[in-house]
Amino acid sequence: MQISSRFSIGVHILALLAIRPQDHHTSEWLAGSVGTNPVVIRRVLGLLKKAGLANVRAGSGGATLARELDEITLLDVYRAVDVVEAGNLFHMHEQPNPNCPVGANIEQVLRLLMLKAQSALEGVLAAVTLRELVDVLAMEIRTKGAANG
Amino acid sequence: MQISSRFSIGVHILALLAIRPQDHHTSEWLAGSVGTNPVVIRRVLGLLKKAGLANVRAGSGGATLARELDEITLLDVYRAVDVVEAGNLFHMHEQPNPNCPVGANIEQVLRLLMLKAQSALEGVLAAVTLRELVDVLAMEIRTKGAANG
DNA sequence: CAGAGTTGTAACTATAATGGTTACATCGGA
DNA sequence: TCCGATGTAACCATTATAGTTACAACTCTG
Repeated sequence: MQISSRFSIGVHILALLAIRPQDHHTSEWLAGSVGTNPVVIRRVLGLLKKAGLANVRAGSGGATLARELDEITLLDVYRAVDVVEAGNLFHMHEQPNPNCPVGANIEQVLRLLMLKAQSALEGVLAAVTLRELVDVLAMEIRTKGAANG
Repeated sequence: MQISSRFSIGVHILALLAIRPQDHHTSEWLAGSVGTNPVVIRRVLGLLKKAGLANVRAGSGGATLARELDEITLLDVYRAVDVVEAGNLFHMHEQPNPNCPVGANIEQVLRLLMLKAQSALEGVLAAVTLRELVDVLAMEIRTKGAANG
């Protein structure tokens, strides 16, 4: 089991939009950097748009950020790309026997713990803004460099 | 996407073994409380056994805890049931373009963050022992009660 | 206004994981 | 020896993922 790559793709896309705001970012172009198919990009971009994180121009093409860099956290992206149904990272088995003392009571106890674990994960994502990510990326790029793409 | 119910099933099983240590816990019996098929129980129990958390007697049947209640955390169970390949809760897209400055550098930055998020989740699970869980369960049972099963 | 380039989306595919189920060889104890 | 249990293989239906082709609709430009 793994959290879908839509998340990392979404972050990658937004980082591209942030780092070169002037460019004409078509799905074709973005697909080139992400290393996938343009349709996959359009799907993720559609989700980012629906969540109010990106603007996409139909027809002429090209995507831009819809919010300030400071106002996008990785949790926003995580939520946007529909990678986990809200509150349900863990799958609880569904028919514990209500006639068994453990079966009857374990569900609520476990659910609370699962929620706590999930919140801890989301807290880490919420603590990182796109600006911070892009700043780190920009520094990496400055030190190591890389050809254009 | 969801983390497999093998985790909640595993916890449920161990809680049953803990709460009524004297009983003869066959896969049939456990399946009754969990609300699933005996084979599903045997599969999870096999994983718990492999991880050194439970003993299972072949032939005569019956499972018991292999460790003290204090020495089993929910993280142990989580790891045992193979619900997530170690260190890979998030699926990173696989071919970022090395010729693009973002594609070339985003992987390591994102991987670090994913690892942090995952560790936060696991930290919550690691902080709860089976004893604590069973204590809470026992209290629930005492207050609310429930028929046998 | 016509055409080129792009988005949005449907449809199909291959692949994989999950959870349930049947079946059966093997084991252990009475 | 026989009964009941485990360990596993095999199969199935369901679901999600990610890639791909195809195409209608849109927007800018010449």
